[in-house]
Amino acid sequence: MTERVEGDAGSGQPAMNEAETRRSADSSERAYLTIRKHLVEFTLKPGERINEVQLSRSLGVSRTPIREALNRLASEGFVSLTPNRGFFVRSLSTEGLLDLYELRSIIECAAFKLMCERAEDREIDRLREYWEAIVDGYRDQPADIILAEDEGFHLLIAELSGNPELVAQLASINARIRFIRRIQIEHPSHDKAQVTFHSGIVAAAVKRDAEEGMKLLREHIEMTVSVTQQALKDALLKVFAPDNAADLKRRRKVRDA
Amino acid sequence: MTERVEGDAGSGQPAMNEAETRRSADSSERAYLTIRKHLVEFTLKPGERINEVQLSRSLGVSRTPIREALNRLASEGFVSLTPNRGFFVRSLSTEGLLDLYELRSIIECAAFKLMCERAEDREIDRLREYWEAIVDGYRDQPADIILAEDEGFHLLIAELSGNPELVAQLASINARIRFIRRIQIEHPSHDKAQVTFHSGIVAAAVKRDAEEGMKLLREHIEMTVSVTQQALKDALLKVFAPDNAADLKRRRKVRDA
DNA sequence: AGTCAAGAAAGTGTCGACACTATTGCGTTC
DNA sequence: GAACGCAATAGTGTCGACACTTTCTTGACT
Repeated sequence: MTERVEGDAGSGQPAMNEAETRRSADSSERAYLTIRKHLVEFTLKPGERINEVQLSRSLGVSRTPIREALNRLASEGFVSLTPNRGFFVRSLSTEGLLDLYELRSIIECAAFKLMCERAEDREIDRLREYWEAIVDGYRDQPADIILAEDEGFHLLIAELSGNPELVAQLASINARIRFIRRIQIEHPSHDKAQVTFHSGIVAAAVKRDAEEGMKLLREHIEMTVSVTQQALKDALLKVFAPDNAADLKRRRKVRDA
Repeated sequence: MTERVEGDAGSGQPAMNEAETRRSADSSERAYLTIRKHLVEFTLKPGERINEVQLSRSLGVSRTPIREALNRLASEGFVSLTPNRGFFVRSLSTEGLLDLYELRSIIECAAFKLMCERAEDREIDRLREYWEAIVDGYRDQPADIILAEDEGFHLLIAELSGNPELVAQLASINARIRFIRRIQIEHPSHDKAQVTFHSGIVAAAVKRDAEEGMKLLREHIEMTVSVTQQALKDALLKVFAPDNAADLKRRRKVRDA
């Protein structure tokens, strides 16, 4: 996917359409990805009303694909829709985030248990191999890579549970908390124990010790949460610069309409 | 994800799902409800390609709201979208159904446990009262009412867990299996032990006995699954009348594109 | 000065049209 | 007679337009 990141979330020049020739790939899909990116990077700020016309101009497409993308994002919980007033960026409040992490913990623990009960030995091997392939230099990668590798690890567990619904759920949750996880990884307090943790999970999987694995997962996620909360506060503070704190307050009334 | 037990079934429902987007009765919303109805009633058959023009004519609206509805249904797993080919009715295969029930079991057990840990005494009372209010004549109601009351009961547990994400998840799962649950309730083998089961759950909740409650839930759902599988087979047989069995086979290739 | 109303402006919800892609049906070739 | 292409048809993806709703602006009235 081509990454026109240009954060010019505002007004200004409508994107000129030199490429009026061919509409190769789904505009909807591109719109979806771009908007989601804006959301997770806070270019579109929590509580903010989303202006379809503005967005469509800045992406160089009509409002139709924009709306399709926004509807999708609404189903996934990124934005909310109030009739005749439009889409709003849903702010992941601190509690909201906690709830999501709790759900994630539930899904992951269940997946791990099912994997222990059902997976073939050679499938467990795949998990071990996956981890062994990335463990070297794991912590030296850029944040995005670490994140992707970590998500892949956990998704693989979900896959090995044999239940595609669990995979889908986890993927959806991941998409919603990815932004904060990235912030967290870059945050000075980033957990140095990741490697130990993953190795522990693999060991538990090999032993098929569901209890041990679930305990590790729960502890790990719990710890992540507490670390993350501070990171989130810092990030929000940065997004809503101090001088428009009043503005933030006003917006709060609107959020989650 | 926007969930509503439509028909509001007269049962003074607990406010469900506060974290969710509310939509008015615009044509998008009506289209969404109507199409979903077609889906759960097999008027639109599993594997079938959905013709937007035809649908828009039959609903008397343009394709735009139809597409919005279909996109939503795609996010919720009812239909799938293949670029440039359109939307297809996703067939809930027998295994697919099993996976969904498994997910439901996971969510419900987790919700029950959290409720035991966190809910106020008076909230547990709400659960007891809810059940006491409907227990008389529970089994004499029409299938739709039983279904709505049962869903309300379980959603209330999710609510009392204090985690809105769990409520949303459960609501979404309910929507997807509602059709089969209705069939199952009407099926001759319909479980007579429902009343005992619900009473048991309430008792466990009052005692805050998470283990007991989870055991009941798991057993109950497991039993439901086995009963349901036969009901599903019967239903599918009825939908795809014997004479176009070949047709069914052909469609299978397309399903879950 | 402050409040309220009417009109202007901005923005959403839906429509019909059109371009492009997939599918179907038909005639041609081997 | 079957495989192959080619034209015709059907269907999706996107667009620009317009009606209706919400929000902002302005100016009269108390």
